Amino acid sequence: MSKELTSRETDYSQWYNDLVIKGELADYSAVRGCMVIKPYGYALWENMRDQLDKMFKATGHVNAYFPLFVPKSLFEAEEKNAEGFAKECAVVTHYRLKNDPNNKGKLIVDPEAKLEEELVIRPTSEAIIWNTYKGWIQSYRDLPILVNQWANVVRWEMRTRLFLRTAEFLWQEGHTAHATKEEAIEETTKMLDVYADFVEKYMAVPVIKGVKTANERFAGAEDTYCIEALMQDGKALQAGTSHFLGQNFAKAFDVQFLNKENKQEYVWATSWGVSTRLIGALIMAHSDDQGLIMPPRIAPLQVVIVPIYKGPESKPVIDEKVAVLMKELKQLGVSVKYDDSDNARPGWKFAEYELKGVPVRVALGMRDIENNVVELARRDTKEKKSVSMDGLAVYIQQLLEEIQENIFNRALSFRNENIREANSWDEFIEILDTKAGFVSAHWDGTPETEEKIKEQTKATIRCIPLDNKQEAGVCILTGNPSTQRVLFARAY
RNA sequence: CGGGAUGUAGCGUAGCCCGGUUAUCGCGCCUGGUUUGGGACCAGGAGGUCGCAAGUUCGAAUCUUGCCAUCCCGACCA
Repeated sequence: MSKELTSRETDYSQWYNDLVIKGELADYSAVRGCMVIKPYGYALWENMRDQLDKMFKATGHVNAYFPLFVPKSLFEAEEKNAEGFAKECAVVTHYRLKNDPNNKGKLIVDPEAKLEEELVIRPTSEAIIWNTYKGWIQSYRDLPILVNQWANVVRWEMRTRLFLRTAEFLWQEGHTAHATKEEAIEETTKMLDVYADFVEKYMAVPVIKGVKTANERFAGAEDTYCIEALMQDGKALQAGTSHFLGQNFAKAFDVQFLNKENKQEYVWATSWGVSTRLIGALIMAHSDDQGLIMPPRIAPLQVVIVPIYKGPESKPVIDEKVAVLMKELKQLGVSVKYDDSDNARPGWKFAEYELKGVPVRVALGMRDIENNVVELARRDTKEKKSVSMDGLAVYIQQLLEEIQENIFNRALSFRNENIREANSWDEFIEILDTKAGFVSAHWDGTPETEEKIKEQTKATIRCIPLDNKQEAGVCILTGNPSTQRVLFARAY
């Protein structure tokens, strides 16, 4: 396979596609808009999933599973939610195929097998879950319900991109039910914090926590909180959302509970999710023209060892040294692969593992063994150096942490350098067109102004940062008074 | 979904306008050998419903229509 990558400068979109496909994370499939997640990409997702799952459980959540299909009557119950998703729903109308009498060997949908009620393939699961919760909740003693599910969902997108927007994708969706508004809001922000912690500490991608404007809010939510990340091309990417749903779903599905005072009240809800889209964020935040750069804490493979041998007699000597190192690394919980395959030479392997973003590469040959060293190469800086074999496993373990920190700091500097204040419309346009990134600017707070800015510049309000300072100013478009700046960007 | 482009072996491609024996080349793959410190070399070999389907024709990779997929631009995107 040709492994040449398009450079970021030449064609950023193509660079991204090349990384996904040549890095063997995923591939196109026979199904429109749907991708095959390959073993290397899936291993990455598993690591992300496992860590998030631990964090959800540590905050008191449990996992469950709800059906893929949602009867249309349930789907339409919460009007805003239904309306928001209606345009992108796949719908099951029949339950049987039959042989085509006019075309031997072919099948047709059996017209006699039409469903009484269509089944919507979940684009999100609020409807089926709240219909279920109705049966679970009678009293305040049944609350809170803190349930998460790992699932696939389908959204029939017009235009898809590997990981960033696919018709089917994997995600988790937490759906919680609470006795009070305060508790539900606390849950919403708590899970936003969990997401931010995960994305920053494990994926090494810095994020801005904020709240969405009404225009950008989840259909059916009272408030949508989000974490926003910045990609290397200066476009923003929504990396996760946590919604305060108020009593909208409780009212739509008539979920009430008896409080301590023996009065019926509607339940307060939240939902929150992150998806395989995070993999797109990971790729675009860290990778370079040589390929992927995996953050060590979630890398499918942390260390690869490449032997360099001359003649058949040196190989067993190298094998022996490698076996010791591998054992020590595994004891420290470091994932490691010894690539002693004979069908590629060292140079080819170096390039291949750089493409795949393996954080640390160890190379050793007889020359090293004589000197009791190995050649250690780190993917993030491409720095190579000779390191003593004594205490090597511990050294590598520490190096992995250093790499993790380094790529986070690198992404953080980039992000911080690309948040700029605009105090006039001209300034705003100029930053968007010449520098991209986040633009911090005053906005008069109306959906109409937000919409006009979007029409004219394609920039949207990514969020109102949670820690936003209040300051008097004037809206960059209308000149009307404003109390705070909001973050604009062009986004994925 | 609208406009544009593309689809030939695992990957990248020539041939298509102007229909005509056995579909071109490179990489990769297989076998043997020599090699191995940044994408090795020699020799031999395998691999193709020319995206899918229909049509025109004595004859289609080549012409026509429909469909599918991918890319770019737009619309859409909680």
